[in-house]
Amino acid sequence: MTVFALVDANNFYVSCERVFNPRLEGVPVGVLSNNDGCFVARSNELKALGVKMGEPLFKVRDLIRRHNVRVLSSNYALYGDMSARIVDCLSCFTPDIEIYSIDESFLDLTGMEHRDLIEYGQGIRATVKRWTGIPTCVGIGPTKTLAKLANFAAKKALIDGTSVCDLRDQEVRDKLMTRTPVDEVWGIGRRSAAKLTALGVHSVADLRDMDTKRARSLLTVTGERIIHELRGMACMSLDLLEEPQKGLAVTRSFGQPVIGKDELLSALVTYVTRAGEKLRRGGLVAGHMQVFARTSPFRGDPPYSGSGQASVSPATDDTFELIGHATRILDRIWKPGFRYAKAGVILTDLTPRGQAQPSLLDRRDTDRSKRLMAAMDAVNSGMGRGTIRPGMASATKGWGMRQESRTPAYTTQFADVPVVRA
DNA sequence: TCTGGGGTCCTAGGACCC
DNA sequence: TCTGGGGTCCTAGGACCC
Repeated sequence: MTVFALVDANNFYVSCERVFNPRLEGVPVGVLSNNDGCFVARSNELKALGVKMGEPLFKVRDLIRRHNVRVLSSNYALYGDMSARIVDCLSCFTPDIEIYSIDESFLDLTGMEHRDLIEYGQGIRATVKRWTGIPTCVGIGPTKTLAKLANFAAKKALIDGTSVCDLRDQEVRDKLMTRTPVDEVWGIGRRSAAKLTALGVHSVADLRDMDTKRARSLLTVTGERIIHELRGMACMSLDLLEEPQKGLAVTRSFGQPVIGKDELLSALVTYVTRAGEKLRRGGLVAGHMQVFARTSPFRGDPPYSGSGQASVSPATDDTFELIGHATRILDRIWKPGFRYAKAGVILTDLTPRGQAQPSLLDRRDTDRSKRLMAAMDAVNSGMGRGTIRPGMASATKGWGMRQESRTPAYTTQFADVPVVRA
C-alpha cells in the first residue's frame, strides 16, 4: 500500500511577499500576472472580497481602492528562490520527492505507516515555516489524487482544521467526497465538470462510484484513471527523476498593441534571445521552432493569428541562428494593418547538447558560437539580463511589459538584499 | 486604457508503408 | 461492379495543470 503526501504552500506568491514585508500580513494582498494583467495569487482576505483567480485587474479597480488592497506585480526571481528553499526543507524529511510545481511537492511516505502521519505532517509544516517563513498545508492519501484531495480539505479546514489532512481512512474519505463538488478533483477541469454535471455526477463521491467504462468514453483514459485513484488504487507513481523537458516557450502579451513589423520583430528577437538562454541553461538544443503573432481577442480589433514553423537542422542553442529562423518565419506570417497584442516563440524537439545528431554537411563554426554564447551568458548573468543583446532587440517601445509594483529580488540580487537596522 | 505564461498528456485523423 | 487490412508516425487541437 502506497502513501503519498502533498505539501502545498498557501497563497504562495502572497506568502513570499509577506516574508519580506510583514505589513502585508492580515490585509488583502494580490499578486498580478505578467503585464499586471490578472490576479494570479490572492491572500485569504482578498479571496473573501470575492476576487477570483485570473480576474483582470481593471475590472475590479473600484473594489481594490475601496478596500485598500495591496496589489503587486509578480516577482519570479523571488518566488523561484523561495520555492527551492522549501524543497531543501522537504529533502530533510525524505529523499523521495517529486517537485510538482513552483509551490507543490509530492512526498513518498510509503513504509512510514507505523508513525503518526498527522504529527509527521505537522513537523513538515513547522519546519518549512520556521526555515522559510512560508505557511503550507499537507494532504496525505494512498494515491496522488487522494493526497491532492486531502490537501484541498486541509486548506479549507474541512476535516479538523489542523492544516494536515489524512485521507487513508475510508470513512473520512466518504464523508469528504459526499460534500465536495466534482470539479475540485485533480484533473477535472471546466469542460469535464460540465459533462459530468449534465449526467448527474455532482460530487466527488458520484464520480468515484461512476462506471469506469462510461467514464472512459466520456473523459478518455484520464477519467478512468482518476476514478481508480479516487477508489484508492494507485495508478500514478511519483516521478522522482526529472524527465527531460520536451518543449520550451517564451510568449508575452505586449504592454501596448504593436503595429509595425520592425517593432514586432524586435519583440520576437527579445523572446528568442530569452529562449536561447533557457536552452543553454538546460544544456539543450532545439530541432524545431514555431513562431506566432496575434491580435487581442478582447478588444474587438479585426482578428488575425499568424503562426509558422521551421525545422532547425542541425539542432542548435545559438541565439543568432535561432533569430535567423524566427525572422524568416515572421516574413511568412506577417500581415500589415493589424494591431498585434501578443507574440511568442516555441521550441520543441529538444535534446541534450551532446546527444544531438551531428550533420556531415554542418559547416558552422560551433566552437566560435559556443564561446560567444558563453560570454554573453556570463555577462548577462553577472550584470543583469539584457546587458548584452542582439541589436534587433533594442528597439523596445510600447511592447515592453508593464510592471508597476514589483518588489525587489530580496534573495537573489546583492543590491536587493534587505538591510536590517538594530 | 487595462484580460498571463509555460507546461503535459491524450486523441483523431492523415500520410505512408507493406 | 469491384475498391484490404493493419501497422507506424506525425501533427493539430483539446483539455488540464499551476
